Amino acid sequence: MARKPTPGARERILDRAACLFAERGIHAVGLQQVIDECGCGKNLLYREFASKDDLVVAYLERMSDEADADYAELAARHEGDPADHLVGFVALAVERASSPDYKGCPFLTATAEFRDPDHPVHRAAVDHIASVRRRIRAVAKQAGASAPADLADRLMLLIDGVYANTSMLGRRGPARAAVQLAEDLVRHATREPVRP
Amino acid sequence: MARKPTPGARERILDRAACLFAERGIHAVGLQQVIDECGCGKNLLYREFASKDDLVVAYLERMSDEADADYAELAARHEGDPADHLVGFVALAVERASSPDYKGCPFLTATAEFRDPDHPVHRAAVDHIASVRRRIRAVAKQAGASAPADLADRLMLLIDGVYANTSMLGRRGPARAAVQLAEDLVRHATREPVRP
DNA sequence: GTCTATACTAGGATAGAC
DNA sequence: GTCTATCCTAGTATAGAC
Repeated sequence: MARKPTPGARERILDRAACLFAERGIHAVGLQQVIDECGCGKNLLYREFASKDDLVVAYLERMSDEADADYAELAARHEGDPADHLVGFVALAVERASSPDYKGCPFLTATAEFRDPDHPVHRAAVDHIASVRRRIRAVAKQAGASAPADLADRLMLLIDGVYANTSMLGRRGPARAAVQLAEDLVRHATREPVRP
Repeated sequence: MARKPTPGARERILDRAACLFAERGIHAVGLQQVIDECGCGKNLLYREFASKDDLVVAYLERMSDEADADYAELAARHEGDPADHLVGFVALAVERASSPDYKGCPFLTATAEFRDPDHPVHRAAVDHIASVRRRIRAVAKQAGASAPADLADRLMLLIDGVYANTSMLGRRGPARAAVQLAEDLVRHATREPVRP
């Protein structure tokens, strides 16, 4: 195992690549652009990432890690209040999609760009979304919902609806109705007010 | 007045292109593939469509027309029953997304592939989605919902959530909960207003 | 005249060699 | 880092069949 020449190289490349992929789309970004913008040599990029697919998968894994960190913080903020926690999942989606530089959910756009379900990029995206579903379902159980799996799936549809629709109609579109709907759904399923 | 050379040429090209775009994604399909698969000359394609962008916009317009035909049929089937009509919008989305050859909502994937809001392809997709929103809103008014615009937006989120999530987790995923949720939302909104 | 088919330009892609 | 190889792209122009 050769020691890494510049320890931060991989992260530096990934930083730039992530920005470009998120902003312009994966297929629209060439590796040459990544190389140009991060000022590294082609050699370095190909030593860290065997192929573009590898780089894209690493990008999605980073996005997944960042999202997981958000979810961990959300869980800490709503500890002991699973009903509010559930609404928080939807509020977080709205918040992300309302960012001025929001260009679509990375996992959603990745599956749109890589449609083959067996492609590693497609699978990386699906894996993350499946993990989010499990996460919400666990909280729905904690909340004592009458049908926790159903409640979780309802919220999941809502979240993906926010991401998808905001890309088209903006944050002033249907997404504005999301948090109120989430509150209604959670209250209805847990039979207790979200906010006393 | 010269009669049209081959009246079906444009449609024949569009047929093949639509299949390819829907199946593999727009950026992943080259015009050479379209030409090869429909057995036409390059000349003919460029006579009917000035550029690839033109072809893609025509593809989205066709998808929009087909969707509108579905909506017209839906309206006819639920004439005089706007509440059922509203649920039907969501059921139609689930039905489309459950098709074995579903590869993502054409409008959603188009905005994912063309992120520039000013690009004609992006705009064609947004135009269609905006028209669907207006359509649902009109029916929500007919149904006498207490807050028709809100109800329409809730259903819209649900529909886009179905399209987006089914691309990732399949028809056995959260999308299975969509129709029941739509029924709950419509029933809740068309009753006497519960909120004080 | 209308079509298919092919040659060609100019550029960008991934990838690898040095 | 630069340079090369190979491939694919959009788009144009030309050749020839019917």
